[in-house]
Amino acid sequence: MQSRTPAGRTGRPRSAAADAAILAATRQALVELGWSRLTLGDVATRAGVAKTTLYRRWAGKHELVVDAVAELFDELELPDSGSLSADIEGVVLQFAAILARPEAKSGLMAAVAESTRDDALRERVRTSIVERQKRLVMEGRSRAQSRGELPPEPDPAEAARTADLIFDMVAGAVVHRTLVSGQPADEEWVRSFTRVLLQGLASA
Amino acid sequence: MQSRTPAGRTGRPRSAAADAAILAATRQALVELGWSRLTLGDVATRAGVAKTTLYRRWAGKHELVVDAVAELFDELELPDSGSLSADIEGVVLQFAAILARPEAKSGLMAAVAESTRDDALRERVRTSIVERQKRLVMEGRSRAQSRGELPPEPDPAEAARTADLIFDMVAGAVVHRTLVSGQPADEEWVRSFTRVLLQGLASA
Amino acid sequence: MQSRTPAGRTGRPRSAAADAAILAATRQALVELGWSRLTLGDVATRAGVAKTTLYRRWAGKHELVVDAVAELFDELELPDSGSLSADIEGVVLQFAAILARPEAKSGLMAAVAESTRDDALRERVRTSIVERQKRLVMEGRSRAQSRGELPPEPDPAEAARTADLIFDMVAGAVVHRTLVSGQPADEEWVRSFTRVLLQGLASA
Amino acid sequence: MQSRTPAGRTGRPRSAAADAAILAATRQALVELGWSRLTLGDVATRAGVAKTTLYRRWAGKHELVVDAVAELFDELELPDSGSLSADIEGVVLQFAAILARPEAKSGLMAAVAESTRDDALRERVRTSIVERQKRLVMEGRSRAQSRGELPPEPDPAEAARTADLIFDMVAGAVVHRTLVSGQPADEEWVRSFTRVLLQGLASA
DNA sequence: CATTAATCGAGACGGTACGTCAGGTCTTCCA
DNA sequence: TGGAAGACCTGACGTACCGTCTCGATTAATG
Repeated sequence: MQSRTPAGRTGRPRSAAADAAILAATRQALVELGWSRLTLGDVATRAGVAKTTLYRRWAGKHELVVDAVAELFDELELPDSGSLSADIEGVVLQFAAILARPEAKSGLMAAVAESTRDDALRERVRTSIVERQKRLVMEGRSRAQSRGELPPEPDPAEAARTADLIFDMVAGAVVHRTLVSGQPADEEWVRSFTRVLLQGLASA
Repeated sequence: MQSRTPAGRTGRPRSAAADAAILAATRQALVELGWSRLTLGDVATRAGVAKTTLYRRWAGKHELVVDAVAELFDELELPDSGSLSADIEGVVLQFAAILARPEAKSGLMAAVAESTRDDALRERVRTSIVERQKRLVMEGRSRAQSRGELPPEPDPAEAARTADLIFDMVAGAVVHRTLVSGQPADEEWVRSFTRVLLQGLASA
Repeated sequence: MQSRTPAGRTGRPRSAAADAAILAATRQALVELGWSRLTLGDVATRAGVAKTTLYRRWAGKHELVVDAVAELFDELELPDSGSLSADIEGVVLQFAAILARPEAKSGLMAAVAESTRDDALRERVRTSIVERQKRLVMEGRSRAQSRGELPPEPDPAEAARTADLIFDMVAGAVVHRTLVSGQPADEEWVRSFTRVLLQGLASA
Repeated sequence: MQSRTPAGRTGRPRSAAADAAILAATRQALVELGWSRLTLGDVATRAGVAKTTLYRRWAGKHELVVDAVAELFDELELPDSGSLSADIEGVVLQFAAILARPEAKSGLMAAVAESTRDDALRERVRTSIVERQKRLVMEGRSRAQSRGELPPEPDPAEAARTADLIFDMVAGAVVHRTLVSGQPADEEWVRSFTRVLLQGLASA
């Protein structure tokens, strides 16, 4: 997001409704067209807004799509199911459900692809999506620790590194399963994945 | 790849050298420009080839890039280091090294993004890259089983499912670490990752 | 010509300067390259205009060239030299001078060639060039009639037919002499032509 | 093309047949497509000939079309109708009939257009078509002179100039009427034209 | 309540790349 | 050894989308 009348206070203020309409139109266009066929002119038309209005708020296609997709992940919630493995299975299933939606799939990967060349975009992806959802790992781990399922972390730096690792393993596995292997991350798969994650390969 | 004079035997045959030149030029352009700024006209020029020659062999940018990138992964080899964890660390480091190369990064993710909408492209990604490298998992597991580090698989279907799971976990984690989190998959990270993969989260 | 914001009054209006620049660039390109080597991309570049601007106003090469060439003929004027034969000689010489210019020659014939297959184009040629210059025949005849050099026309329909015939004979002869026979329509030729036209073959 | 020549020994047994087939295919393509949409590849296909064969015999599209069209005019004949005006009317009607055929129209004018920039092509048009048909003027005039309808020419140079003038006037008028004005050169028009040509404008 | 200044929809603009097509040239194999 | 088949390079085509720029017309907040 990047509206809010910048500094000066005079003049007509930006329409708040336009932001929402544009993001919704972007998601709709992602569903119907996918990333590569989505055009900003079309998004503007769908949102009932002029292209100018769109460009006044977002720098380009990638930024807009990241914002439109990021909102989808905010509905993720860590269920309190009483055990670590059930917690993980629950959140992974939610994550998989979001990734299965067409408006998330292609937009997200395209943004990641472009972010390999565009530092500002990578930062935007990180702060809008990755860091924001890392909360789930932190919370799940602290619950598991208070339940005694996981040992406490003595070193905070080490704790952060481990959280990053877990996030990369969880998110990476689901994304790869869904988008690259093209298989559904269904309950059976999620159970197998969680078992390996918690108990290691030897358990498989 | 898709050259080789298809069926008829008449007429001038397709230049074998052109294929190689085009794929090399594609990788070079990926390094210099990244996916989004790469144009087929520019690739053709770099390869010393007419645009029409390029279009005669590949249907579009995505197909071309998948083929150009797929070749990179063929250099992966499973080291025989004597232990499963060392084998995994070795191959993951190799995989990370390839993914760190600019010609692999953005091209691969862009193809994955597009493949969410294009079944033929997803199939191409799967057969050219995913299935082809799954050999590493199969071979590593069978070695570990003969060493007694992993139990034998009684059910072949289950064995295949597990191989898929492992591949998704390994490839997914490295890709996510490298491209989404934007952090290097260095030796330290690979050691931590391998430990969790083999022994589970509780060991972390 | 076909600019002027059509009906709606919103949006940025079309640049009036662009029209003039494009037509001038077209004539310049005709001089330097001739019809067959003239490209719309080159014309756009010369005019300092994007190709899309050009295509927004003209449907294609033929239409553009007809408009560019038509302007040349607007400078034709019927001299009032006191006698019908002198009037004819004067205007035919002017016509020949225009046709001798390289920007008129090849463009005009190419448009005529294409117009044999394209009714809209033929209509454009007729209204932009032929009908517009037929005024010279009408005016010249009426002057000659008031001088008593030609009998008055009793029937208006017959008068129109005769005007058409005269125009075809004059324009056709000059065009054929200049472009097909490849000889200059100089003063001597114009005198001979005018004598035959006025007095018939027997006088030659 | 499938000519006999059993034990192909000498030069080019198919050559003659190929020439005719190519020219016929060219005319057929002109009828169906017109000049601008006619392609040499298509002509070769229609003629059952390889593009190579075609280019071995003609330098390009213009040359080929000139030759294909020139043949059409060879069927022109000067009728011996007993009077100059009837002779003229007869041959002009024949000429108009040829020009009305679609394979003549656009091909001829396109060649003329290009010949304004290409001296070799102009020469080819002149020798293949213009000079070849000028025979009709010479013969018609000499007949009229022997009938006493036209005075004899004392000066041969002047005679040649006059023949050129007449040819330009006749051919030019018919071409202009047919192609530019887009009106048929029918019997009525031909009568009017012939009267003006023979007796001058004042007679109209 | 008038002024002011930034907003809005609309759409033309300069660019750049697209994917296609035709013109001619060349290579290969066959008869 | 000529010819068909067809790949090749070149260069223009007409289109699409990008992101910018004018327009005239709205809107609040300010004065």
